[in-house]
Amino acid sequence: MYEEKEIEKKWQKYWDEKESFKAITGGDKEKYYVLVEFPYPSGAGLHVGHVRSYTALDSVARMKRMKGYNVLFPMGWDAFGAPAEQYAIKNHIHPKDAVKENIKTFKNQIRKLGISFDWAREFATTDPEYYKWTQWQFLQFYKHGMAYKDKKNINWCPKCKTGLSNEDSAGGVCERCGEKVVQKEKEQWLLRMSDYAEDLITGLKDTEFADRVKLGQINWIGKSTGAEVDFSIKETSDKLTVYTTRPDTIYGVTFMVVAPEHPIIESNKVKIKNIDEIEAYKEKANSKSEFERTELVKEKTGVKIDGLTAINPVTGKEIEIWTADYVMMGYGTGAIMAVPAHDDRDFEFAKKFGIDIIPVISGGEENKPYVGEGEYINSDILNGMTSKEEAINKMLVFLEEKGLGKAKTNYRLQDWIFSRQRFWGEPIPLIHCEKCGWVPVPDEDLPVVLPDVVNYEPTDDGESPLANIEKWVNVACPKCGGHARRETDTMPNWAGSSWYFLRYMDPHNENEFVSKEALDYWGKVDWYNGGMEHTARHLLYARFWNQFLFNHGLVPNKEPIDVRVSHGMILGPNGVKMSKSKGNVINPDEVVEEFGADALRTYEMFIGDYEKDAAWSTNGLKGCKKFLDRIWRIQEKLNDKDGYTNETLIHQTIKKVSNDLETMKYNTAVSSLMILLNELEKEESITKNDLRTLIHLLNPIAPHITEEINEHSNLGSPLCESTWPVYDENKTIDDSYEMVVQVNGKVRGKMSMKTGASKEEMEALALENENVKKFTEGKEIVKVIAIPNKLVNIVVR
RNA sequence: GCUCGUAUGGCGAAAUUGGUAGACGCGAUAGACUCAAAAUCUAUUUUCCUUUGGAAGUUUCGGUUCAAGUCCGAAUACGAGCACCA
Repeated sequence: MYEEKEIEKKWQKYWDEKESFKAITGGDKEKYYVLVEFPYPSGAGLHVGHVRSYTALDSVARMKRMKGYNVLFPMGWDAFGAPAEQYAIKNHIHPKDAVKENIKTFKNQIRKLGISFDWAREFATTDPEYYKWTQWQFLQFYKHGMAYKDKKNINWCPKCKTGLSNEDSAGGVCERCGEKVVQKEKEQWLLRMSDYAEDLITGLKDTEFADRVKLGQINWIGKSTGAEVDFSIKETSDKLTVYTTRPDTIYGVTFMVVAPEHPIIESNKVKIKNIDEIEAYKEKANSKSEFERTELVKEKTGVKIDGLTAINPVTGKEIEIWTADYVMMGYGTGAIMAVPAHDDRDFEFAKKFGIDIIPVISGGEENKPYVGEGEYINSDILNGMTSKEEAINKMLVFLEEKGLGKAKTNYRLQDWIFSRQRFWGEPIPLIHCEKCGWVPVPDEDLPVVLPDVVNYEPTDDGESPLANIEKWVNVACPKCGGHARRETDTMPNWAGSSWYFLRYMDPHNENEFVSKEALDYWGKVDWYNGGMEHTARHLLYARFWNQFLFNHGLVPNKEPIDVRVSHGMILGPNGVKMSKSKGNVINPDEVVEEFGADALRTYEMFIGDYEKDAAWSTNGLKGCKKFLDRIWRIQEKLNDKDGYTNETLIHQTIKKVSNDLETMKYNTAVSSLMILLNELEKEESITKNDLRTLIHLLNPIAPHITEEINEHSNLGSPLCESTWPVYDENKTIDDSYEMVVQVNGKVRGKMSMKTGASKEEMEALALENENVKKFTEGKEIVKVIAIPNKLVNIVVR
């Protein structure tokens, strides 16, 4: 038998020394860019889930190389982020040292799996040589007016004194300390991502993303079409503009609601009689977490604004204005016209506060808002209409003619909050000068490197810990030379991962973020794999970033990625997500140690549908190990004959495996190889060609053992240096087949038939079948349907 | 609430896209080898009818079709994403 640890080490060394997987920019070969999301190198080490996607893409990369493509299959590290920072705070070591350690562990683990990454292109987002260009690109955003600073409500943990992302404050509590998260207004850098909302939708046409991925993107962008309508206010000249998708229900408006932060409150302070009450309400709303404000609180709250009255622009009727936290400042205009008869939330609010409910579309029931279609009533110019679409259009025309409103498209997608008050991120390369305002750090001074310090905790007022490092913060203004201070916010974790796939094309370039030559040669990522959890945000950020670069002539393609797929999770043996606390974590190192990397790889490919979650099964793994052992043993059956023992099956298998690897059907690729092995085992002896083809087809999935068998049995040049087997379509067809005979759709007989027989021949043979006769005797044959090379169905009455 | 998926043996799953349901693997049962065990090999393994053979069967109900796991309509369950988005 074989010793898997030895042969794995041996072939990993061989590939290293021969630089078998090195990608060279340029040349005659067709390029193919395979990318798997780079990991965050956590202290926990590699997960068996990583093994699944890395092996899947590795098998594609390996096959493509053997098919003659110039394959780029790189790997790197997404190493900025909170966990490394927390670790550093606790242990008083520099996060860069913690990251270095973790990368080392991860890399060792991946290398032991035999994934064919081109390690010459490796980098981490935390390398100053890399984040220099992240900063440079941020400055491109800034210089093109795409970055701006603004006050924003952010999730705030009063205990940790830091801003938190939505992910870090899930459930309304701080992920780290469990403290209740509140809203706090803070100055933040933002990128004008909402300007790209429409382009990010239309751009999807130029991609081959999986449907579920495209849908995820579209939902996240959240396009809605409607209208903005101006309501005048009786007591002032201010107008209250609302956004609505249902201008056709305007006759049913019985009150208005503005967000607690709406500027109309501030600007009419003196006219509002209950201003104290309203400000108290705003205070209370702000102290609620986003979570409480949206998910927990079912009960509507609000305060009537005493002293302001709106006028319905179509009816001239006076209506009350309320403020309530169910209206968000961040969406639309921060104000709504409430139509309680036809909107759930407005209905609930009106019920609670005893406001009139006027139905304008018939068909509803008592005590229930009606959202369906029906005949318009109480609606003056719309009365009698029955089509929602037509009514909306008519009202839009009416509003536009009178100058009361206009059609408007809104997007849920907002500008990208690009600041973090954290140490472990790319410093935002801007300097604030008292005289010149914000001044970009000159290109020649990039990167702005993170200083070496001992304390990584945020300051009391929530500024980044960088703000405390006076030596670093105080600089001369690059413009006037006067006193100036560095921006102390850092970039979010998503920054570095928004363009890393470009850097892989030319990772060591010191003069540009990527050379034009490399960009033109490698073009788009042909196949990008990542977790479903990243399909909304990371993918959208990366596409936005790239579209911006494209619009300013910095990259050749508007869309950076062609195919995007995502793998399912590997769950614990008990069918739930692996976690330390549940004690169901499978450590890939231990599996490799006991069964070998090839068995682990083969098993994870065989486990099931690649896009679906799958539970770990050690017995399933053992089955795959057994399969590899049987292949090793079949070497004993080799004879000296030429050709194939079962040529048809060989060609069928080449076809099946080639197609399956191109379409992510890894499980059936493995099973077809198991079928081939089962058949070969039945033979007295097999040829070298038989075995060579079997291991060649298995090589992308189990690269070590197949190379070893190839060498051990002298089957030819190393597989990684050989050309992928080709099949002949004609040779995949058997001479004969088992023809199925049905009577009234039920199988009544099976008979051998020569391939390509005519319908007449099939029918004739079918009617001769003894068992079939039993079911046709004494009955009228109505129809006979013959499907060539398949079956005959006899319809009787 | 909205959007989108998924539902097939004891288990993980296949099914040429409308044409033999359950390939392949796990598990199980029986047997061979062995003093014994492990490993390995052989056979059986959707259910029921003790039978060459037949009946039922892909969550449920209905439909289209010579033919439905696959297409259409409805229901149920589970999963994912978004969510007071006006």
